[in-house]
This record gives sequence, C-alpha cells and structure tokens, in this order.
Amino acid sequence: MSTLQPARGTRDLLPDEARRHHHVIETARALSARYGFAEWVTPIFEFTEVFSRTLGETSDVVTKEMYSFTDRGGEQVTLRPEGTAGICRAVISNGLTQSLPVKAFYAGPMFRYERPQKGRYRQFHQIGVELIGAAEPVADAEAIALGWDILAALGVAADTVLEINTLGDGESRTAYRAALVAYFTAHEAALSEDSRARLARNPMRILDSKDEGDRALVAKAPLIGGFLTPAASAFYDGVKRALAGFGVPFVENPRIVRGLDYYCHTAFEFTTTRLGAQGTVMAGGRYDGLIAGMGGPETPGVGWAAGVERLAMLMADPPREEAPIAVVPVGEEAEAHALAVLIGLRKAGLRAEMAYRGNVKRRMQRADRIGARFAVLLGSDEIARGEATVRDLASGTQAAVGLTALAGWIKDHR
RNA sequence: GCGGGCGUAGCUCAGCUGGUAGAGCGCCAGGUUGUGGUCUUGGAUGUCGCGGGUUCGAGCCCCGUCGCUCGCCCCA
Repeated sequence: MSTLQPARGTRDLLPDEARRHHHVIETARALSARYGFAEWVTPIFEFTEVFSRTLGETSDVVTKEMYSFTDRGGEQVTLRPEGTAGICRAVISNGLTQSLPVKAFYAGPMFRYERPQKGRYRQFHQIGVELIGAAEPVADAEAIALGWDILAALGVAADTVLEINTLGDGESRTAYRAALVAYFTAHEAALSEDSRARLARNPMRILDSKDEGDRALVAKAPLIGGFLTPAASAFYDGVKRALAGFGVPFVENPRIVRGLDYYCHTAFEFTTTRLGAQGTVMAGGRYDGLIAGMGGPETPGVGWAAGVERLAMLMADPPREEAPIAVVPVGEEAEAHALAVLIGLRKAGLRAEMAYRGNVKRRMQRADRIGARFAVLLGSDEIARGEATVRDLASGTQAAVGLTALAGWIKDHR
C-alpha cells in the first residue's frame, strides 16, 4: 500500500463515483429550477465570524469542527462547514434584502473536522436550497416538497421518511426549554453522563439521545406542543396543511431538534435506515432570526441541506452514458484517413475515440474495454472504396457503409 | 475526543501450533501478422502498513505508531 494517501476524511471521486455525484446534483439543480430556485455559488471560505456568530457559540460545529486558519494577511478565515450562513451573508452583502423573496439553490463541498465513518467525511458535499424573505407556512411546505421531489427523482423516496416537528417561536421555545430543564434536573441522577452534560449546554439534545435509560425518561418528558403560543401553533398547523396540499407524506416526531441555534418553527428530516448511524439524508428548517443576527434587517428564511455522499450511496445506478464509437485503422497508412473519420463522427455529435497505438487486435480489445457500441474499421480496401467496415460489437455483425453516410448510419442503427 | 474490528499482489482475500508467501479476478504475451467480448497456453507481480523487541528463524508472538473501518459524541 502506498504511503501517498489523501488526507484523512477526504477521498478521490473516480469516474464511477463522480458520475453518481453528478447525477444527484444535476437532478437537484433541474428540479430546483422548476420550483424557481436559481443556483448561487458563494465562496468556499468566509471570515470565521460568518459561521461563529450564526451557528451558535456553543454548537459542536463551531467549538471543535471548523477548519479555521489565519491567512497571510492575518485574517481569520474558515472553510465553510455548511451552506446557509454563506448564502445569508451574500444576501446582505449584495443588498438583496431589498428584493425578496430570494430562492437559492447551491451545491458544493463543505468541511468539518470530524472522525470519519460511513457516509461522513471531512470534506463532503451538500446540495441545498434557501428560501429567504417568505414568512408564510406555504414557503416551508414548498421547500420540503422540492426536497421530496428530488428524493423521488433519485429513486430513494421509498427508503426515506419525512419527519417534522416545530420548535415554536422564541417565546414558546424559552418556555419549553425551561420546562425541559426542570424535568431533566429532577431526574438528573437517572440521566446518562452525556445527557447530564447536555442538560447544561443544549438540553433539547437530550430528546434524541440514543441511550436507553435516557429514552425511558424522554418518553415521559414534556412535549413542545403544550408550550406553543397560539401564533406558533397556527404556523405549525399551516405547514402541515400546506404539506398535505403539496401531497407530501410526513409523520410528526416531537423529538426532532436542531444542532444549529438559528432554527425556529419548522424542523424536518428525511431519514433512512439504510445508512447505519448516518440516517439523516436531508434536513432543514426555518431560521427567521439568522439574517438579523448577522447584522442585516429582520428577514425570515427557510431551507434544507442534503448530503450528496449519502444520496449517492442510496440511489440506484445512474443512467448509462451513450456508448462510444471506436475508430480502428488497419495499418499505418490508414491512420490519417481514420483521423478524418474520427473528426467527422465527433462533428456529427457522436462520442468517438481512436486508440493511440497498437495493431487491430489491440485496438479491438481497447474498443471492447471502453464499452464501444460500434467499431469502425478502416483499411486500404475500405479507403479505396470510400467505405468503412462497421462492426456491431454486441452482435458481432458487420456492414460496409459509405463514409459520407457513416454518422447517419450509426445514429440509425445504435 | 472515546470504544470495537481490520491492515498480505492493482482488486477481493487465503496463509495451520513461528520454518523465508499463495488463489481468484485483473494485467502482459502467444494460440489468431484485418477483428474484441468467450475459450486455451504461458508470464510478471509483493519493503506481508511502518518502527522496535523476543527468537537460530517472525506475515504469524510482544510493544509502539500510522492508516482504514464500524460505533459513541455530533451531524448531511
């Protein structure tokens, strides 16, 4: 084994895998456009405070997972750990809070310094959408419906479940958090060590603990529903109604919480049981306070992000590419003619390749290896007659075809 | 950051109670100097992850280290 390895948590995407990623991204891009989301490309790194201010000073992403460094000019910068903060920064930077709503789609690499495992990498890829400037519950539902459409188009919808919850507005959340802290403090002795730490840092996280003892306590813990203000409750009802209107099936899960502090109201996750511990395939929610928190005007927003690696693992094989044509010169004298034929096929829009060396046998082997549909053989006989011998590599049958009609003949017979 | 499993040929792996390394696939060449895929004959594979130790002798035992992997935390 070579010592020349990629850095931990990074990997090479060779063609088979790159094609899968590409198919995920292209599918998402096309469907997003259908919903009116245009692609945004924001920088892969930002000033550190873009993330530290918005993600919450205590979140794990900020405290231990960011790839941060000081550049040569002495600026503190960070490789983006997620996409929402950059898009929101760009909305403010470009003065787009004057022309809302903004509907953005993005795709690209993200970076988190974590221990790699199945479906989790230090450099990974996300697709996501942000719908900024719409405070209505229909906006949440439309963003979710788009996500559902994408999962369906990738053929993974049958393996995923949409779970939704509400985190309420600020008032609801404060009241609920206080009730949770009171409840878990009363049962602190029974909590796992991890959850005792969470009690101080992020009590809502106890709700999705995997510890069995915790789960027993969680089952009897107070639910957010009892603490929702009438407005927050009405909003949640509106989202559920709109989801039904869009025809998206969902289940309510009152234990969905968010790791990032800026979420409010709607929280949702598409999960699967097919990826081990990394069951979340697409997740998002509403973040009405984020843009104001960054220094912009009070602006509502809702969005989601999905892991491309996880989707690529779940989906079926992507559509096959068009099989190429292999041009095979017979003898050195034929090479110049073969090159002209090769150029002609490419100009006609066909995928065509010619091996750089080798006798007919080697070139035929090469044709087979690249998965060619036809081999176009050109020897002195054919050239003299202005023809090519076209061999169908699937059936083994051959035909003599005039050079001027070659591209058309192939298009008719493939 | 914490715990389990695993590092042998390009790939997937075998290798007994320690005796100097193998298979399949792939690759290369021939059977076929104008025909691939099938078939057949032959060939090349390797710091046994790395460093140290024990031993007459280590792929195998011991210690350390690096990497991969699964899980915890957290998250897409």
